Amino acid sequence: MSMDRRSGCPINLSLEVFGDRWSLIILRDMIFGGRRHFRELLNGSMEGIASNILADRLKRLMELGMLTKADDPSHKQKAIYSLTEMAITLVPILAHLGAWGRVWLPVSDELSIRAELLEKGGQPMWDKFMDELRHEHLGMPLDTMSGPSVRATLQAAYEAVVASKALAASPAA
Amino acid sequence: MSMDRRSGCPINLSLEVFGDRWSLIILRDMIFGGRRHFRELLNGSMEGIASNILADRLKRLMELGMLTKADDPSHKQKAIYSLTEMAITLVPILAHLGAWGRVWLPVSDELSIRAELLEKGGQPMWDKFMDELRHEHLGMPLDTMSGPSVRATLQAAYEAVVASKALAASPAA
DNA sequence: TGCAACCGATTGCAAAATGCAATCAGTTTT
DNA sequence: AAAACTGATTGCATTTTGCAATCGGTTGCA
Repeated sequence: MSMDRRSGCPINLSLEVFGDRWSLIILRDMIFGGRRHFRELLNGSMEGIASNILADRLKRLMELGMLTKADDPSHKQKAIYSLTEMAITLVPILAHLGAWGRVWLPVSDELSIRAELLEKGGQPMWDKFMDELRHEHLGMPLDTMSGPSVRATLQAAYEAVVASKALAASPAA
Repeated sequence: MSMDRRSGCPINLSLEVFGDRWSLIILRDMIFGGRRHFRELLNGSMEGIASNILADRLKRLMELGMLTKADDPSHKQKAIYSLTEMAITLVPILAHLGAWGRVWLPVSDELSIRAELLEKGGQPMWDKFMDELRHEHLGMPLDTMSGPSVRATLQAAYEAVVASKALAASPAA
């Protein structure tokens, strides 16, 4: 995880930021899962990241300017991690990545519904989502509070799929 | 580089395909550099990939369905690697990735001009490029042959920047 | 016919990254 | 006072990476 400045190519440099197995997973959980604390990221990740790897990647993402860390006023040893503008502008890339994966890879229904909605919503939905993230993480004012947040919308859709699958599995209930 | 099926999340699965330092570099060189042979990829990569890593990644990308390999009729031991549709549809992602890198990372002028043009060209340019790649790699007919190829356009722009930089460095010439 | 250059790899080896479990000191809750 | 939780750190075995040398076969040229 050293890998510094192999070339000035934009794609290569981007790869040097999140060309590993975990960095983008952490950012995904912060962006779509709303996680802000170490333990939330550690226990919340579906893929089961190890605590030493998580600590290393958080440190690295901070050094790269993708995250900042602040004390949680409510708990003397709790740290709150925030996304920077640099990380927030990854939303369109994550949307495209999700859309591509949905087409070509063996995604599960309940986990791909978010990607599907995000793809259908297109740039307007991404803009709204980024605006909400700027509010949450950077303290910027919310331009227009129109309806439920994008994250809540995605989460509701996810839970609806989970519920319908549970129903299909035990129709008697 | 084993990493199988940590979760059915589209972003995670995408990461399992090219969440490493080299896979996307190889695809970049095939897509934008037009490289089709082992040696071209080995010597052409600016980042200096090692031959064992290249062999491993080519094999892996084939297993994943991103590449195919065929004999070169002109040379009994030459292999021609081709992109599959799955790989060709990465073009919009690479375009977004390049655009993001250009904004946030210390890219070099000559290497970011391609990303800039690709960003400005938008979806129409990406569609044209993908059409050309389907022609090159999958033998599909070219819909409309309108002007120079996207790759040639990008390459010309790159060379123009290199030339102007050389001129600026030695104005007397 | 000889021979150098080139073809897609493979091998051996050291260094680095990863994954896992146990543990840490301090804080909060019970 | 005890238990649970906070963000980590440590030690250690395994895996992956990066590098250099090399492989057997093919081709082009003298």
